[in-house]
Amino acid sequence: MTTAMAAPVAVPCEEVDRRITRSRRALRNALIELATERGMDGFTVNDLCERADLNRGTFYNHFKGKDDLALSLQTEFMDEIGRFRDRMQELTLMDLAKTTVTKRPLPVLVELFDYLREQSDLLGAMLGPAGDAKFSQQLRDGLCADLIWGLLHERYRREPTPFVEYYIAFYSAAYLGVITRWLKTGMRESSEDMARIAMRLLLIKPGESLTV
Amino acid sequence: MTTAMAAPVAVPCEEVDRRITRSRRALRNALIELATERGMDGFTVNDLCERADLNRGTFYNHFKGKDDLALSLQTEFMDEIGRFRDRMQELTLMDLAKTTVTKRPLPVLVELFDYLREQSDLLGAMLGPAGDAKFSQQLRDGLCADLIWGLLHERYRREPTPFVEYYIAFYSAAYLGVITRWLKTGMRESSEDMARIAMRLLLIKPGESLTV
DNA sequence: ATCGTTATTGAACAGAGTGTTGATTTATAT
DNA sequence: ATATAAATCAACACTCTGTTCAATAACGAT
Repeated sequence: MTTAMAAPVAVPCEEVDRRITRSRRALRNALIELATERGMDGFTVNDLCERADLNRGTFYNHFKGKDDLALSLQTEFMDEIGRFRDRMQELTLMDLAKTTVTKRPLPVLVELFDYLREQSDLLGAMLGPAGDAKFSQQLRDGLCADLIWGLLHERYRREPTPFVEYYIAFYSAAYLGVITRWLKTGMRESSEDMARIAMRLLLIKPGESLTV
Repeated sequence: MTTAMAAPVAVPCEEVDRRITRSRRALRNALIELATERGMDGFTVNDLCERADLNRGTFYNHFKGKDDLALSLQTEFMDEIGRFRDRMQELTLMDLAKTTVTKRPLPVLVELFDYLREQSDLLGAMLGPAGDAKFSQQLRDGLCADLIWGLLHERYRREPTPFVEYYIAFYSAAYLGVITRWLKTGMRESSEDMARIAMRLLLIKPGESLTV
């Protein structure tokens, strides 16, 4: 397999053609709009192309179908989320201790909520009642669960008991629920507030005082 | 509107015709099977009727479409769940205190997990990755959330702060996550064990010992 | 066992959505 | 300016939908 490189003068590398990026952006926006309005099952490829103002053939040039487009947007998002996950797993106990001293929320958490806000149109469509159950689970298992694992004592990480597994399931679902609620109520709280709330929910115990 | 009752000898009241119940049961089973195998979007009304071994016209005699059938099964389930919710909201602090003394889990919680196991075929189909996001939220808000509200001090129930709202979202999503995981891993734990785990998750705080 | 009722069947139908094709036009990068 | 490639348009066979109808079968009640 001697694939002789065609040796272009300037390596394109990124997608060069503006038409492609324009079509994809239009389709992205149309999908999010329609999914928000009618749910993922409430519209057809025809509707999608009409909203995006482009030909149906163009759509099929890029994606295999509606779900393929949705999946594309989701993985794009999840890749970015992966960076946050990696950063959080590198957190030391020092970093955590620092937050209780300085009373400032974890910077990486604040940035995470900033990013979630930035992507709130996509998330609102996918996490909503008529959204994509698969995506919710991806986010739960690919972000929240990993974070909780990182907080566990190494002893439990190496030999998880049945209860530890439920413990993980409990907290990862819980944080996805918090994020979902924040998005659904219009993101009234600032990213800093949400980071603080997230920290506090980790340490609270029912019955304790809940005053803000 | 003087509706003269036709005065049948034995009031049918319940659905009399066996054909109806048979068709509905066949459709119920077929839906659950196919939804489990391929997800809610992975099959057509044709597939459904073929699996249920009845005519497509028969299906449309009973339901408006695939989603209508699913909704019917869901509300049937949620009605039953409502009874558990009511019973749990009547729990007194005495009942809770008793469990810590006798080391026995709350009977109503055990019965709840029994019922969930009984309905695990439906739940597995609806709560799975390719399930129905709407149903997940119904269960979260219609069971878990109400339970957590019941545990709150009345002070917070009457004037919920923003944090309290997130607190509710946190714990209700958490318990739905636990239930989902239990179902997905084949319900290895007994209902008693699950009731105990549920109680314990309410009282635990990260960092504490997690030994079973 | 018979009878009136009614659910089910099978076939057919129009309508909508899908996914693909080919020729044509248009926009793009160089 | 030109070669390249994306977008367009029309058409296609196909599947699924939701409804109709007459005919059949199963049902509950007498």
